[in-house]
Amino acid sequence: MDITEVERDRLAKLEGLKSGGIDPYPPRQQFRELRILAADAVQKVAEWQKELLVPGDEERQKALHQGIPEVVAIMGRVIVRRVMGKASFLQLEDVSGRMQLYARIGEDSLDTSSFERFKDLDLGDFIEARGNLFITRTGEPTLRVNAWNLLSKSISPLPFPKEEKLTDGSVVRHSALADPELRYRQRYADLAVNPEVRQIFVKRAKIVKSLREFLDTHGFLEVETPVLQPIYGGAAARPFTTHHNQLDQDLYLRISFELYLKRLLVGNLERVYEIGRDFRNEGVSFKHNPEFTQLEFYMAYADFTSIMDLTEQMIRHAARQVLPDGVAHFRGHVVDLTQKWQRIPLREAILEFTGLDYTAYPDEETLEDAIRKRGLNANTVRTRGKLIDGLLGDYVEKNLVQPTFLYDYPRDISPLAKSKFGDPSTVERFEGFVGGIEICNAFSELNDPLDQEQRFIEESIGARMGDEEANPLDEDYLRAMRYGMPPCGGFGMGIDRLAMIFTNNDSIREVILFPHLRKDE
RNA sequence: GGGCCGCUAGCUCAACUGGCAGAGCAGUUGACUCUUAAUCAAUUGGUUCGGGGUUCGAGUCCCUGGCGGCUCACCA
Repeated sequence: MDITEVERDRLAKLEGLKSGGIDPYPPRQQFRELRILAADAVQKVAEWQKELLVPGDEERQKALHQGIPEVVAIMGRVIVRRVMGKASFLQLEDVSGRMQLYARIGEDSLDTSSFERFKDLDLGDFIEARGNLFITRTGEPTLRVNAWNLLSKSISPLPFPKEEKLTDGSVVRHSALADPELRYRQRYADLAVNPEVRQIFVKRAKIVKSLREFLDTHGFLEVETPVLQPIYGGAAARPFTTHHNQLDQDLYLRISFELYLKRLLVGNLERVYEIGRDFRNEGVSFKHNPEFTQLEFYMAYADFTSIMDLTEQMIRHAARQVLPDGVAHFRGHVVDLTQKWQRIPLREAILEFTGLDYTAYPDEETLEDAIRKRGLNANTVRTRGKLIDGLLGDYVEKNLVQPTFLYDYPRDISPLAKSKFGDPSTVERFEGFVGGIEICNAFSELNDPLDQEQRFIEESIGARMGDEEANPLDEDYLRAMRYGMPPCGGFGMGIDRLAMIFTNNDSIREVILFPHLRKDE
């Protein structure tokens, strides 16, 4: 591993500390009992300042400058250094926020040797500092340090930005770590120096928590089903393959949870959900990562319309938990997630944005012909359903900014959904769109084992015709269906995409901690 | 996979039609007892992504490889 000059200097400094009897990575903190979070300290100072009535400016100034007598400790990472001759300022960051430290040579602060070591700290070091809180002349809440310890020495320099506060209160960051490749490959450094990146993942965790909370209170049981599957299915996607050595068995990483979760409904678990990772061996893009987080739930005695209602409630719940006012700002749009969702039949949506009514073209050939005649893009893998899906993706999706459900989908791209009564080419299915991207997919689940078998057979014909995404026939799943599955609605949602919308990020990589990148050589 | 753009100091970026590789920040040294992009003075730091070529001379032009970003196709 190459070592930079800075690293060489820091390693030398480390040796110096050790030979001076200081452990640069001590096992314990001395001030643990006194610890308060930076944000709480700031709060404390603000309250104390408010309580301090105004007996006279001079006295008040003196009291402010002296500070709160109570002794507290702050632990965190050094992110700003402003070192002077006999007085110095550092800024410490912990999980809650930031706190300025002030130290000087003097009875109320540090002795000379402790102060010299304080000045010698580097950006990135972790320390604990004990003292009392006060307000500087410039009004900054500050801890006056009267004792401190190194907690962890930083060897490699982190690229901390400089932050400039403008007169209007906004903050300009100079020389921030911005190269996306570096940020993703060294996410730890990205997180360390870019607090707004940490906030994305705090928000993401809140989203997941709120969804879980919603489902738990609605009688759903959280379950875990196999990631390694002998037969994959439940979505139109190519799988990753792997191998079990001892059993000498080829296995697939799951592309969805669907077939296993529905087996559980056969087993009388009426409401189940799973939040976990799916793996799809497809292209990587701003909205696709090879592994992504999915929520699926299945609910007995429900159909796709009840799932629409529930989806609306669930997203509204998440929005209210995570976003102020439940309003998302995404790609310059203002999206109110507390409002009622629009519900439009797929046919009408495509008609509106392309002028083409696909119900007038009952088969693949006539539909493709009609699409080409209008100068629209025709999907390259041609089945009637895929052509329709293509129109949706190319012309409709980006226009669905406010929360919208499209419903009634073609049967041949929905092999696990129940047919619409009296319309064999259509199934009871909907997809949800927010901010111009699809976020969820749901249907009345097909529970007719004979129909299901027929669909699998159609799929396997598709597979033989070269459709690499066609699902293989799952005998065990059919056996489960033959025992009887209650009528139910099922739902799947990409958590990453929801996180994109909630955090106003255009790229899925921004909301995945360690997104997939090409190998680094 | 295709197209376009990019890769220069630890970080953010300059370097004209090919002509001495630079700045700010970080680092180092010194000054400074309330600073906040602290300031002031001095200073270190480079395989210009790798390999090959053209040329008196290449960060710059050509070929080739790597990685990234955007985009198109496929997909959630």
